[in-house]
Amino acid sequence: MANSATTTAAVPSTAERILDAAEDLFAEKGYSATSLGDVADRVGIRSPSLYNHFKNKEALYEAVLERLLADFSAPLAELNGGPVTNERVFSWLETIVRQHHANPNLARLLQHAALSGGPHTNELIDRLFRPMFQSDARIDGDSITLFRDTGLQPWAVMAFNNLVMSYVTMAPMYRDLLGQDPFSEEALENQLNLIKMLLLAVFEYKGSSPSAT
Amino acid sequence: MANSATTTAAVPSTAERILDAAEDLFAEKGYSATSLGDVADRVGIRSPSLYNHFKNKEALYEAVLERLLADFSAPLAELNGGPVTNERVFSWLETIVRQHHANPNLARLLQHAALSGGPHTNELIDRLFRPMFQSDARIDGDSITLFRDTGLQPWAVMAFNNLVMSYVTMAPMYRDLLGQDPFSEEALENQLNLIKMLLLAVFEYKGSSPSAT
DNA sequence: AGGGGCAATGTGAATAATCGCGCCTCTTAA
DNA sequence: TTAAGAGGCGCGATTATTCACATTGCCCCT
Repeated sequence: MANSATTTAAVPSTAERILDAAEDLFAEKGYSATSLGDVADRVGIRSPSLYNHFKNKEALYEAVLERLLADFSAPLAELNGGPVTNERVFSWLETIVRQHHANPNLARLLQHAALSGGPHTNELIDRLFRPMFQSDARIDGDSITLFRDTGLQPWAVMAFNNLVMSYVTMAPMYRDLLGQDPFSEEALENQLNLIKMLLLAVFEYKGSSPSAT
Repeated sequence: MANSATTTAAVPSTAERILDAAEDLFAEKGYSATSLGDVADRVGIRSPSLYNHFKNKEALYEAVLERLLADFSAPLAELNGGPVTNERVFSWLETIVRQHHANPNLARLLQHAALSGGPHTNELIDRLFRPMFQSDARIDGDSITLFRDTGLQPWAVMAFNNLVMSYVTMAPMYRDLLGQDPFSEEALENQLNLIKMLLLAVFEYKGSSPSAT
C-alpha cells in the first residue's frame, strides 16, 4: 500500500502541525504577542521553514481562523435551519458548550480579538455572531415572557453566549481558584447543569420585570 | 506651546498621567504586547523618562494593578462585612456592574491575565476572587434551592461574575454587532435589568435540578 | 542677596535582545 | 534527477533598559 498517491491524510502533515501549534499560541497570547519563533519551536522546525507552508504570519493566522470557524459554525447554522423552540435552544447551548470544552481555542482567540483587535476581527464577528441576529434565530414563542417586552433579547442571547465563552477564557483562573480542572468531565457536567438550570429558570420565570429603579 | 494644558482643578502629576495611559494600554493589549514607547507617546514624553517615575515595566504594571484593586475590592469587602442576604447580593451585583461600566479596564486586564498569564496574576486572583470563597460569603438561606444540593455554588457565583466582566471584555464586539454603544446610559440600564432578572429567576426558581430526576 | 549644591525630571544616544521576513543552500525521498 | 522542505544567515525594525547629559526649582551657607 505504499502507493504514491498522497500520504498527507494519514500522518499529520507539517502544515497541519504548524496550524495546531499556531492555534494554541494565538489563543494563548493573541496575534501580535505570538512570535513565529514560538510556533516553529513548538513544531520542532526553524521559523524560516514556516514560509514554505504559509505566505506570512497573517496568512497563518487566517488559516487558523478558517479551520476553527469551519468547526464552530455548524451548530448555529443548524439552529437557524428550523424553528427556534426551547428544546432546540437547549440542544444548541449544549452543543456549543461541549464544543468549547473540547477545543477552547476559538473562545480564547475571539476574546483576544475583542480586546485588542487584530486582523480579520470583523470577519470573525460576522461569521460567528451576526447570523444570530440577522435571520429568524430569535427566541420566540409563548415560553419566554422574560425578555419580550424589555428589548433585551439580543443582549440576553449574548449573555448566554458569554456565559459559555467566559467559562473557557477564565478557565486558568478557575483552576487556581476552585482547585478543580475546568476541563475535566465532571466540570463539564457541572457547567452544563448550571447553564441548563439558568436557561430553565429564565424559561419558567413568570415574575414581573423589576420596574424599581 | 502647542500644549493643550488646560489645567483643571486638580493637575495630574506626570506619574498619574503615566498610570492613566498605561492602564488603558495594558487593558487593551495586555502586558507583553504593550510597549513603553506607546505609553510614553500617549503621555507626551520619551520612553526613558518613564524610568524617573517607575523602576521598570513590571513595576509600572504593578502600580496600575494596585490602583485598580484599591477601587474594586471595596464592594466585596463590604459584602463580606455582613450576612449575605438576597438584597445584599442584589446591591453587590449592581455595584460591581456600575463599577465595571465606569471603568472597564480591570475586567479587560483580568481577562488578559487569565488568557496569557503575566506578572502578578496569582496576586490578582487572590485579592479579587479568593475572598468570595474563603469567608462566609456564600449565598445561603432559604431562598436559593437551585444550587444548594448540586455543588454548583462557587461555579454559580463565578458565572454571575463572568456575566458582568464579559460584558465589558466583549464590548467592542457588541458595538459592531448590535449597533449600540455598550457604555451608554441606556445600555447600562439594560445590562442591570438583565442581570437582575437572571438573579431573580434563580432566586425564585423552584424546579428540580435536571440531574436529580 | 547671591551662589553653590542637589534632587527631580526631562532628553537623545547607545546596547543587547528579539521580532518578522526573505535569500540562499543543503538534505532527502520518489 | 528533481523538487519540496528544512535550515543557515542576515537585514531592518522594535523592544526594554541604561547612560550621559541638560534644565529646573528649592534649600542652605555665607
